[in-house]
Amino acid sequence: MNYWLLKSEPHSFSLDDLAAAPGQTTAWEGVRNYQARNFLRDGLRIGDQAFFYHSSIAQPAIVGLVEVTRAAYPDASAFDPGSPYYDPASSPQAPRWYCVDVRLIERLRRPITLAGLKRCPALADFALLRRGNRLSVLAVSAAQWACILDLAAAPLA
DNA sequence: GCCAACGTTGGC
DNA sequence: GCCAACGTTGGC
Repeated sequence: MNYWLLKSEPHSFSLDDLAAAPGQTTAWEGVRNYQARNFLRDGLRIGDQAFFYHSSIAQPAIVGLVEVTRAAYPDASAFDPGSPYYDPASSPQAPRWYCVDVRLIERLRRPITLAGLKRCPALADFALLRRGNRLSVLAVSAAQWACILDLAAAPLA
């Protein structure tokens, strides 16, 4: 099993939205970056787990855990002229963009803030913390995953 | 709102 | 294939 981190701006899709979705499951659609697309298409497999990360807010943070319940399939939002994710260069015959389905595993009792992640020396190499990082789907090593879960379980300092 | 970082586009 | 211009992301 592999581990990932999925970013979302809560203004457009939040953990609450996922919790309210049928089956607490959603298609992770709208990714329009090739590197992130490649992770979605080739990396994420059924059973993989991911952190759900809220970006572009006052306190960016990991807020939940999700599980991949369906591996890559064409992102239909790219075919919909009414969608903000519409891409006329993608077609059902030759899809350019892919999505996966994810299901909520659990909401963290206490979000792990970006500031908290930065305070952890073991996460110095974590891609999320790299300067200028903008990838919305990124890989998390098993060691990083465990370290972050420890942060989530640690008593308040 | 600002700005650094990065990806994409398009002229040449 | 280079590279400047532009758009987007995302923390602050």
